[in-house]
Amino acid sequence: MDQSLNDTGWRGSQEGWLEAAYQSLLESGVDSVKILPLAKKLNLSRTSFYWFFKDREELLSALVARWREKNTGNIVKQSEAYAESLAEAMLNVFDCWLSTDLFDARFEFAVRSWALQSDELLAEVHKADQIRLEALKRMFMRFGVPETTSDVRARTTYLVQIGYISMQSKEELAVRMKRIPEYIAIYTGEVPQQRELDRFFARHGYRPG
Amino acid sequence: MDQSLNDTGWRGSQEGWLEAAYQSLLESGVDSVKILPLAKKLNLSRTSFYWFFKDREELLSALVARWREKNTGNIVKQSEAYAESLAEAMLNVFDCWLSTDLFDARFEFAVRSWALQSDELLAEVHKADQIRLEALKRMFMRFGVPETTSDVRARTTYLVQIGYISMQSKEELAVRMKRIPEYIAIYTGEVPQQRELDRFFARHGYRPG
DNA sequence: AGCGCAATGTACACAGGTGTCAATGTTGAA
DNA sequence: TTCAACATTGACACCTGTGTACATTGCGCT
Repeated sequence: MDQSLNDTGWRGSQEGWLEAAYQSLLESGVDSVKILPLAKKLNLSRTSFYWFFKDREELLSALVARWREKNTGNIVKQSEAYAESLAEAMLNVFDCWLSTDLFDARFEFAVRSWALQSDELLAEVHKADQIRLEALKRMFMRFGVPETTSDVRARTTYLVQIGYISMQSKEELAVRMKRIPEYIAIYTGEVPQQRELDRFFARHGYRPG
Repeated sequence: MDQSLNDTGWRGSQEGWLEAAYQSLLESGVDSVKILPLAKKLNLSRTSFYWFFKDREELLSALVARWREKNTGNIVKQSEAYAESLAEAMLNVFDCWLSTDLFDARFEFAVRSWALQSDELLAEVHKADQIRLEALKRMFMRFGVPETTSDVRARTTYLVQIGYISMQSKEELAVRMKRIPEYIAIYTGEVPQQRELDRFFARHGYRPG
């Protein structure tokens, strides 16, 4: 295993355990985030965990914090980014769905599944949904779409993505890119300009054809 | 507790354990489906479980079978139902999202979350998604929508619903009903007739206003 | 009444998880 | 070189869950 996080000379670290927990969460859900298995993966004694975290609860909280910071900021940011047309604005939002840096879909799904067994977390997830939906709605309204329509279109945009995440399907970039213009047309009611699409494709290292 | 499933005179039964497992799955995910807690809920000795099921695995398989039978049939059926317009056809599909008899959303979400920790189940879920998406696509094409557009619109329709399920939000029927006409407009590109909406509302015991 | 079997219960062995403790190793700085 | 902070470990006590072997209860039938 690599020791990249290791500038202290020690084998373990708070970050190390957290990263391992994150991996395990994404692969098999919260209930797989257990100290004993993580210790095995890290080649550490189980008990050394307790030097960095009070208990398992604290590790799980750190995981939630990580999710909150990563995913609930960027959608808002992208929906507020500068754009000349609604279609272009929509493409800015689509950046999230295509870049793991902006939005971690697997993480998102794992947290939502986790929320099934924790009312506290469920409340957090609901808050996140609300914030994101409101940001998207504002985006539509900025371009003169009436309120009710903005609301439903924001929902459509967001829910399709959450749905896509929940399908856990792994598709080729090309397959997904081909559908983009149609999606934009459905969500915004306007067809994107070719130069807008080209700019979008280029951002994501995709060459049509 | 009620003994409604009890025509044998005995307290337990295959159905009883399965029902308890189902409840537990919906409320807190697979990992909460454990024999000991279920026994407590049923006021039965833990070990009497093994009279009805070989082991825990068998119980979980029964749960999956239940899901398959309930959810993956009705979407197809509704998307193939008779309709005079695309909007009406779409409303037929919407019946699923509003009637627990046709589509069990909480069950669906619980199974999808479960699929995170089981590749075997994930494959089943993917197959279900494919079947449902194809049925919806055929519906669009039946009304003359071109293939690519049909594909994306089918996805939009389906994914919004899966997304909605994943949000686990509990909204008033009235709130949801208000959005229906807008959704139909987005998905189909055509505005539903008032009489079509009225028929739909009536089916679901909803009176606008 | 009593036999048989469906249904339940008790006792045991075991696996894997948690968290505490006291003991030990490792490192950089005084 | 010694000290203290940082990091790791094994042993212990405990809890929750699984599955098996065997005993026991209670219903239905003759």
